[in-house]
Amino acid sequence: MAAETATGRRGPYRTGIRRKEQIVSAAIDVFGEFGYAGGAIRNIAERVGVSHAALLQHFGSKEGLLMAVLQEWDRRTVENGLAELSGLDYFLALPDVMAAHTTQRGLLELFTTIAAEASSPTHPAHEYVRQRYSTNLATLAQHLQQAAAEGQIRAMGMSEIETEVRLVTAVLDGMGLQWLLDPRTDIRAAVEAYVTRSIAAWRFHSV
Amino acid sequence: MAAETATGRRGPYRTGIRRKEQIVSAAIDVFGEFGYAGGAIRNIAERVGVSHAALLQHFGSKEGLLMAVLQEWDRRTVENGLAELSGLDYFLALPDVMAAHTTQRGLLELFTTIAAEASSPTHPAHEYVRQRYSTNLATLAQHLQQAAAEGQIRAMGMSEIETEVRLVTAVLDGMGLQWLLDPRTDIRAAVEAYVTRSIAAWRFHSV
DNA sequence: GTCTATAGACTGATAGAC
DNA sequence: GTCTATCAGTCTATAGAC
Repeated sequence: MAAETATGRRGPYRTGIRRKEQIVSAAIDVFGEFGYAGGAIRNIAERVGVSHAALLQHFGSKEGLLMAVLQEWDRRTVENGLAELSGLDYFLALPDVMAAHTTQRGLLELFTTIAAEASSPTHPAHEYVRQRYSTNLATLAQHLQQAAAEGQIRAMGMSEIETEVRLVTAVLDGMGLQWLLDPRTDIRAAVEAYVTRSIAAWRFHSV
Repeated sequence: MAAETATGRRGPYRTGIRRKEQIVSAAIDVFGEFGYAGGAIRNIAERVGVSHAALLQHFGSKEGLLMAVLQEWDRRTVENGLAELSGLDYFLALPDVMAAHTTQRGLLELFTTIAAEASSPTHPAHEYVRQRYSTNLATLAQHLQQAAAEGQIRAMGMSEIETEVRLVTAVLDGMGLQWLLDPRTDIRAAVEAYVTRSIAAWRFHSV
């Protein structure tokens, strides 16, 4: 690591950034396992091999670290490949995306734990999670409307679209939790069955 | 309350039981809002108006209180009226049951928060939650098989039944979370749409 | 059955040396 | 940038009085 600092002017920054990434990565695991309230900064720090004071120097406070973790969550969400898809293709990719999550248990634990914990209005991540769900549902609705505009499925009313995107979201969240509780769960098969049946219903008949 | 103790020999017990019920009820709210790790015994105690030492005298430890809360969760689950239903009627009642949950936000918060928190194998309620999901899924599977035996729906293979009951569970859990995050969410409509479509799929065609 | 007092460990955060 | 040392607060749990 000291060698990197010798590679150029930006070397010192690079080690600092690297360290912060390590800390955020460890924080994902700890917050995922114990929740935000139950996760200790000292625990995170010692996993990376630094003192908790050094950690706080980077992020200012525990809540600052949480925000950094949430941003990393956003960043990795963009990386899952869904951004390039639209219309029905978006929904058809969901089983693969969900199956991919099983290779990163820590991140899925973070999703599930923080989302549930933040359902309380007093939680520091409450507004963030609300916003995230709101935009997520809007994105799904947009893809559904696009699929209808392209004639892939029938046209739907606003309230029906909301029901559909909320159900898809519920299935993804709920199946993720069941996989965490029992990793033998075949969430890929379940999500695939759900998506297939939903699209069939969107094509031909109402409800 | 002192009057109750004068009503008979069992008076003293009655006040003790009453107190324990009050504590468990407060614990549901606190564990629901802050999680088990984040919820403080002192907070629970002062809501009931007793010292935290008195609380621990009743339940032995914080974990003992958690177990009492989980038992109460079981007890209230039995009371929701689903126990008397079987076959397809069981699934048809789910929208009403879910709508009823919105009148008891504390309990729904507890479900959601504890289940997510307990997905970590180190959580004291991990085995309990695993067991609960396991028996819950088995019950749903049983009702599905009975519906098939009575000719209400077509026969299904074992893996298809597992997929179906896991999806129903995921929808209930996921919609509950969305309602907690945004109470304007019409979970009744969503669950009803899901159940209706599922039963239609179970009747006529596979997948 | 409930209280006060307290032990003992852990929490997040800060100060100052290097 | 990282450390040690430390603070003030909170946590669960226990001891003993009433």
